[in-house]
Amino acid sequence: MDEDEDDADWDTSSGSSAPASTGGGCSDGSRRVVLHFDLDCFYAQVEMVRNPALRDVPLGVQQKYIVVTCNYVAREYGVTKLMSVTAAKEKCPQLVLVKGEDLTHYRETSYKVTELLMSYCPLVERLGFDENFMDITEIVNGKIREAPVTDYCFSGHVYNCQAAGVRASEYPRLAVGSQIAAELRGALHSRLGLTSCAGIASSKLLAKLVSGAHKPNQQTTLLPKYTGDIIGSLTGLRQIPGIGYRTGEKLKALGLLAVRDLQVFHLAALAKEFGEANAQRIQNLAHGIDESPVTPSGPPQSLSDEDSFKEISTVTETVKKLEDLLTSLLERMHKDGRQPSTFRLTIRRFSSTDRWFSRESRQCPIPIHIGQKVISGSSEALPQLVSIGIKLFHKLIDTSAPFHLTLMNVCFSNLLSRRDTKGSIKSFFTAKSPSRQDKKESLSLRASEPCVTLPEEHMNCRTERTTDNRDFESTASTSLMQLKPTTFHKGRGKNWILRLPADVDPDVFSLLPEHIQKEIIPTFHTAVFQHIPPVESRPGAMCSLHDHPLSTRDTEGLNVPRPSSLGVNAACPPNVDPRVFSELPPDLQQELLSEWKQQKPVLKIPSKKVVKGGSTKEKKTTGQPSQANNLLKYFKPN
DNA sequence: AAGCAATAG
DNA sequence: GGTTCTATTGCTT
Repeated sequence: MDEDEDDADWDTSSGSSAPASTGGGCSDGSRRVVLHFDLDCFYAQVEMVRNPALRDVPLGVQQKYIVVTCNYVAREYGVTKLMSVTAAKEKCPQLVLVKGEDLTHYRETSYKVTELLMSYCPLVERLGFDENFMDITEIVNGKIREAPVTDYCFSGHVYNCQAAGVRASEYPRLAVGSQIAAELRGALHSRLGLTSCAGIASSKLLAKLVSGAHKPNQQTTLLPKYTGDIIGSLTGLRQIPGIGYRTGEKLKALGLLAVRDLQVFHLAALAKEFGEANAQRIQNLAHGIDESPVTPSGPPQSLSDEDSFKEISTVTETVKKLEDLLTSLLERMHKDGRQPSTFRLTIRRFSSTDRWFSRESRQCPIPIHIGQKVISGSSEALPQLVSIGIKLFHKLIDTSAPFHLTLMNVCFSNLLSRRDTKGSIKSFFTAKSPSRQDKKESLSLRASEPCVTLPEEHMNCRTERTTDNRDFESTASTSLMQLKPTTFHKGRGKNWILRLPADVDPDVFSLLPEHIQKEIIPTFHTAVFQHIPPVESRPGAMCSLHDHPLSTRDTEGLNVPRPSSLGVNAACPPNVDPRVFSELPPDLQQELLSEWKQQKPVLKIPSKKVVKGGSTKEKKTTGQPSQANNLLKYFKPN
C-alpha cells in the first residue's frame, strides 16, 4: 500500500491548458473530475411525476408480465426490479401497476435530463435512459483558478468518511465537483421533478461505482485514497462495470471469482482469452483504473421499436405486426427529422429444445426516395417500408415450413441530418477534397453566433411541434451563455453539429482519425452538440409553446437565463437555421438565398452499387394488379 | 455493408 | 442466464 501523495488534488498546473500532448505528464492534480448521475427508479418516477397521486402508493411499472421497476414504497414490501407480476403481487397485494411498454414518456424525460445536464456542461455521455456521465474537469479548474476559496467543503457524502471530518481543502477539485453535482441534482429536481443519485470521482468507473453508495436521492464523493476500498467492497467480478455475463463466465473458467483474483492474474494468460487490449482493460478495471473518456452522446444513432409476444406463426400476423411497429417508428423518425438510410428487421424464434435467447436480423439500405418520404411524413412511406420489411422477413424465415416468432424489432439507423442529405458533410469527413459547397457551409457555421436558442424563434421557423431531437437542441442551449463563441464541426453524422473551441481548426480536427477526435473532445469544455432543426415541408402550421409541462414548471430557482428576443431574418432559406443565417455576412446570405430559390439540386446519390448481385434467391413477386388492403399490395415491384 | 456478440439500463 | 424494450460498440466477414 503506497500512499502516492494522492491528496494532491489541486494544481490544475499550467493555467493555459494547451491540450497539445494529450497523454502528457499526468500529475495527480490533472486527474479528471467526473460525475455520474443515476435517476432513482426512473420509470416509476416518470409515472409519479405524471400522476402525483401515485407518489404514496406502492407502484410498479409493468412490461408484459414483468415489473421492470418500482418505487421505494413498493420496495418496502419486497418488490424488486424484474420481478414477475405474480411474485410482486404476492409480496404486495395492493401494488399499483402501470403499463410501461410504451417508452415514449421515459425516452422524452430521459433526453430532458441529458439536455439539462448539457446546458451546464456539454460533455455528457448517456448510459441507458437513466444514467449520465459528465466530465467537469475544465469547469472545476476554471472555477478554482478564477475564484479560489479558502474553506472548501463537500456537499453530500464522502465515501468511507464522516462527512464533517473531511479536510475538504485538501481536495478542492472534488469538493467543487460535489457542489456542482448537488446544484445539478437540485436543478433536475426543481425543473423536472426528478430525484437522483450522483457519484463524484476521477473516472467514469469510480464515479459510477460510488454513485450508488447512498440511495436514493443522495450523492457520494470518492477520495482517491479510498479507491482500493470501494474496489475491495465489490463481492464479485460481475459488479465491475464492463464485465458482463460472458466475460464473467470466461473469468470463472480461469478460476477467477473475486476482484483480487483478477488483479493479480498473469496478464499474458488473460490476454490468451481476451486479447492483449481487452485483457489490459479488464485488469485495469479490477484495479479501479479507467482512462476511458466521457464521450458526448449527442442524439441517438438509431431508433427502433419492438414487441415481444407469445406467438406469431402466419404471414398475415407478421405483416400486421410489421405495420404496427413501423407506424410508430415512422412517427418517431418523422419527429426526429433525420433521414434513415438503413432498415433492419430482427426476430426471435421460439425454440423449445434450445431455449437459447438469440436474435437474428437482416438489414438493407433504404432507397433515398423512401427515406425522404419518411422525413416529409408522406403516407407512402409506410407501405413501402412494410414491403421492404417483408422481403427481409423472407430472408430470415422460410414460410413454406411452420415458424414461430416471439419477438419482432424494426430499426432505423445510419441517420442522415439535413446537412448530410444535402451532401455537405459526408465529403467533409471522408473525402480528400471538400467541395466548394462544403467549404461554404463550414464557413457559414464558423460565422454564426453563440448558442442561445430562442423559443420565439421556433414559432417563426417551425411548422409543427416536435419532440426528441429538437427538444434536445432547444433546451440544451438555454444556459450556455458562458461558453465562448466557437467554430462548428459536424457531430456524428447527424442533424447535429459539434461546436469546437475557437482555437481549434475544424478542418484540422476533421482530418484526425475518429479515435483521436474522441480522445481530445473531452479537452474541449467549450464544445457543444447542437441540433440544426430540420425544416418542415408544410408551411403554415404553428407550434404551441406549452406542450412540455415538465420543462415549464418552476422556471425560477435555477440560473437559467431567460433568453432575450432576437430578430429573425424574414427571408431565410428553409434549409438553413435562421439563427445561423441571420449571423452570416450579407453576401453569403445572398448566395444561399439565391441557391435556394434556384432549387439547386443538392442530393447526391451515394454509390452506383449494383443492387444485390441479382437478388440472390429472391422471388420477384411479379406485379399483379393490386387491391388496396390486400396483402399482395406489399409484393408489388418497387 | 452486413450480421452478430457483448454490455448496458 | 431469463423476463422487457431499448441502445451502443466492436468483431468478423
